[in-house]
Amino acid sequence: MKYSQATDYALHAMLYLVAEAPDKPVSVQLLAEKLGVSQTYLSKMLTKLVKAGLIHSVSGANGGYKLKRNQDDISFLDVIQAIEGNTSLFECSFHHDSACLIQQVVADAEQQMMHTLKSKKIADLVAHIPKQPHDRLT
Amino acid sequence: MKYSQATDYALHAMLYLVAEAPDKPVSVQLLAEKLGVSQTYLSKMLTKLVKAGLIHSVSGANGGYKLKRNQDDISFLDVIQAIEGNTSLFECSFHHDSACLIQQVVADAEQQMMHTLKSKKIADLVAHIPKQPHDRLT
DNA sequence: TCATTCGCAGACTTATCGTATCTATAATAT
DNA sequence: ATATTATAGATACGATAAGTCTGCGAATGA
Repeated sequence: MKYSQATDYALHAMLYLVAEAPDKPVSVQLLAEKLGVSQTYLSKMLTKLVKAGLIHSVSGANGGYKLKRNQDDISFLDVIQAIEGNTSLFECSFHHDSACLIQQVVADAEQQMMHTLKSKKIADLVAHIPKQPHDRLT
Repeated sequence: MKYSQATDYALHAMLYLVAEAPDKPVSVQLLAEKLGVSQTYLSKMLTKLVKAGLIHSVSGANGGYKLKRNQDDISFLDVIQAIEGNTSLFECSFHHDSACLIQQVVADAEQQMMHTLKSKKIADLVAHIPKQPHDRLT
């Protein structure tokens, strides 16, 4: 049981965008090059991030992806759920007459993790990183 | 991203064993019947629980599975890790010079969930359940 | 207006893993 | 001995992850 590699890509891509926070949109090509992954696959993740409303896309020449304005407060949970979906970690497959006690326990524990991931922002990682060498991020 | 159904089976099987806590071992046949799943598949989960040291198996006629003595304090985490393994929820696939900051955040959040799942015991669910109608558990 | 650059969507392939079954073997009670 | 039971291994199937390829549409710049 593991988060997909796609989530890994998405988180690192977001970190790059937040740390860089450029005026000009960043193309998939550049982003994929920085991360060392394929463009076509990475673009799928980025499209999901767009649909989740985390970033903004610009078509055409000199296009690419930009952060949505005033949104340095994108949380880890936002990115993870954008990629993984927001389904529960555990779902009881049995037919109970009332709610499944086991599921309640696991769901409660998961809720705590989600709370932490929600309070932690991507931008929090940028704070104590010097502005110049962005390569350290990838 | 979800816990496997096998974990679901294992948790419910453990709950049955803890709630019942019989002198005689419980066979896979009975257990599978109670849960409404296949014997052969369920036996794989139980074997994992044995290897994890959570329960005890008795071969031969009238054999089956029993709780290990004085172990009502089996936690949810014990069962989950016995089935899912103890690998981390998230592992960064990039080559950083130092540790991955992203991974640290996610690992920290996961750690909180694990802490909760460790403190919560299967037996906790049995406390406020009447002894007779065990079928309510499945 | 035209070509280039870009994101977007869908079809498609491949690999991996979860789910499940079957069979044979070893252990134990009667 | 024989029946009963757990255990291990091989195998099969399906779903999901991982990744590629292609064509379409939107925007830019010449």
